[in-house]
Amino acid sequence: MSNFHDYLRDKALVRSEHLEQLCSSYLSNRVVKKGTFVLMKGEVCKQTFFVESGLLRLYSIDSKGKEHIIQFAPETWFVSDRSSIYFGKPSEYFIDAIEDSELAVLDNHYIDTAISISPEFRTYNEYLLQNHIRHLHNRVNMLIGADAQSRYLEFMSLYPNIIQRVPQWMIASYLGITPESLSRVRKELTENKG
Amino acid sequence: MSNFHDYLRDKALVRSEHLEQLCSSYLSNRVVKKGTFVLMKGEVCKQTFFVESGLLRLYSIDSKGKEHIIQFAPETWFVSDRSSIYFGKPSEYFIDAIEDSELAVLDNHYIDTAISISPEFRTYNEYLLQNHIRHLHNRVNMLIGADAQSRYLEFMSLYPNIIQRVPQWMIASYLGITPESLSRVRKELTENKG
DNA sequence: CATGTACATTGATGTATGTTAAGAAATCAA
DNA sequence: TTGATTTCTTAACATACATCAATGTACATG
Repeated sequence: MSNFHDYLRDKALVRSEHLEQLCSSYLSNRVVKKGTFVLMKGEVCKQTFFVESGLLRLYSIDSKGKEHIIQFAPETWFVSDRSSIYFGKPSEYFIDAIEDSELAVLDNHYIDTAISISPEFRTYNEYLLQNHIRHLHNRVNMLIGADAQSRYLEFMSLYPNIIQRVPQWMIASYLGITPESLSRVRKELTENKG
Repeated sequence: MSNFHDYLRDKALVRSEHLEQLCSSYLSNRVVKKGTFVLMKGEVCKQTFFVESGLLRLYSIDSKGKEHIIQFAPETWFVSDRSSIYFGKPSEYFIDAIEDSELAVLDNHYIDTAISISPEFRTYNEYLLQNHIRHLHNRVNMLIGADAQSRYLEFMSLYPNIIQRVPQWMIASYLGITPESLSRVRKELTENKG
């Protein structure tokens, strides 16, 4: 359980006086049960979610009805559809809760004012953007080149904590393979190790 | 041939008086022959390249020695390794010229001062970032779900002009398939159309 | 012009991954 | 506890794509 304000203070180094100014109506809290959608395809995304506790996922559904998980968002992660927010276009994605979760909900206006009030917030926001890009680059690089096994190994080393919290078929979906294939990969790995 | 300053004025709406201030030593021009590298793996990327004419590519080489093209950059496009620039880490990527090209070379310092001098530049830079993210999202979505043929069709509709300028094996590399597969996909498409 | 180099095509064959289907194991609800 | 879902595993089979190899084609360069 990670309080949003504490996080901004400790990680983003936002000063207390600024935080107090930021207690606006554009910031709210929300408790959601597992399975709750906070964004659906076709909606224009107007909020960014900070996960205080629990776990969300961002995913798309293709023409054949298959889910493709783009991102997991555990505690202290932000999740939203930046493109939809920025360009004001209907989202291609869904965001829902994989676990019961507590969220801080940031309206766009909140972020704008926070940026103008706090230089530290601005810096941190920039960091998040750049980090997002770095992450997506890695993702592209992995999807374009690596086979099932290396994808799984990379995922394990990057997100060891997530593995234990989500069903395997979701990890498979994130990796761009079928649950059956993932099962085989895992079998191979244990055989060659034990 | 698209002059960098003209581009900033017309597209980014940067005011002339600001542009004049920006004629600093942190901005230079460079003419490169086909095949010239402007970034190599292991280097820390310190520059952003604006393509005035010609065509660059950004790509990685995997453990088996295979190239994977991440991005093409034709006229009026920017290309760099943002993560390397921002985090100051050695790049995983190469950038080289596919055609003889004319570049505007922006040092990081240039961008910083431009942002502080010109609000329009700041806005445009933000737009470029967001656009980059949108582009990468599409890319992930495509790589994770679509088969060879749909990837090719999507590429054609997004970048019809690039298709005619680069060898097919590079397009295959961008799509994450082999040149042979791409050739077969193209054959199928012409057979089913004609 | 001749010759080489890069690129594209095509076919034969191999392989990783998908598909389908069934049953085992785990989780959840009553 | 019991039954009902959901998830995971396993196997047989299908398939898209990769690999390997040969040939064809274009365009460079001497």
